[in-house]
Amino acid sequence: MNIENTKAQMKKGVLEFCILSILSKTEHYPSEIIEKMKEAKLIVVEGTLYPLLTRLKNDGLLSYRWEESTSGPPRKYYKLTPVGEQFLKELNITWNELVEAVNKTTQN
Amino acid sequence: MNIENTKAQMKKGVLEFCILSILSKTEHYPSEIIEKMKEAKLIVVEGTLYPLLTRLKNDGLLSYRWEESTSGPPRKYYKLTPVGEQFLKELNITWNELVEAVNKTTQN
DNA sequence: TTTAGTACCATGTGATACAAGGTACTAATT
DNA sequence: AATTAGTACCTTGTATCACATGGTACTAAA
Repeated sequence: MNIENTKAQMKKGVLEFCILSILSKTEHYPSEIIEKMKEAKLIVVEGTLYPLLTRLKNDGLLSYRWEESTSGPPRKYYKLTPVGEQFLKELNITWNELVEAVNKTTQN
Repeated sequence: MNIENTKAQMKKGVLEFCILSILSKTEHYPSEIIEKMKEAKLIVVEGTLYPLLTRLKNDGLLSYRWEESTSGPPRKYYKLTPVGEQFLKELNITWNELVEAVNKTTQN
């Protein structure tokens, strides 16, 4: 039992939410998402992100388009679908409820 | 893919934290913990809680004492050990960092 | 032609919440 | 006295998901 493990578990629950949030502003390809997450102090690795994006796409929350790159292989630019937008709205509510719930247990 | 699943994932990460928080105020036996969690809108079931408490005890974060009950079988009252107190302090920091990290990705 | 950098992807493992079912004790009902 | 209801503890099997690891393929520079 170490703090890192628990930390990882906490992060696990919000990854999906954060990634959808990032993609709601504007489209991104995976490396950009990893960079954005890193800026927010949420380290994600490729082996986590790629399957997650594929899952979200298969579930109709994301779509993507290929774009050629001048500095390497083509990139997959992901963005939210209308269904994804709606899902994200609900996740926002869920997140706020969770924060409040945790506050309740940690206070009083 | 449904919202409930994602909700469950979010909750998963904070269960340990919430339970330790609840036990930091005063000792409780499992049914009381379930009740406290329910009040905070965090539904936990026995099959989740018992193994978790056992794990936390085996890791030295919790201790317990038996107490006879006049209305059924004896109860296991759990409380935090000094190590558990320290661990909880760190989890508090971790949680606050996570909330801030999520805010970063959802804003700007 | 080789090397470095970038980008996409798949497989196996570990952690953990939950569903479902089981044992055992007390108290009230029949 | 026997049965039922309520309470409390516990175990096993399953599904989900992040991560470690390793692989393929494209471009550009050495």
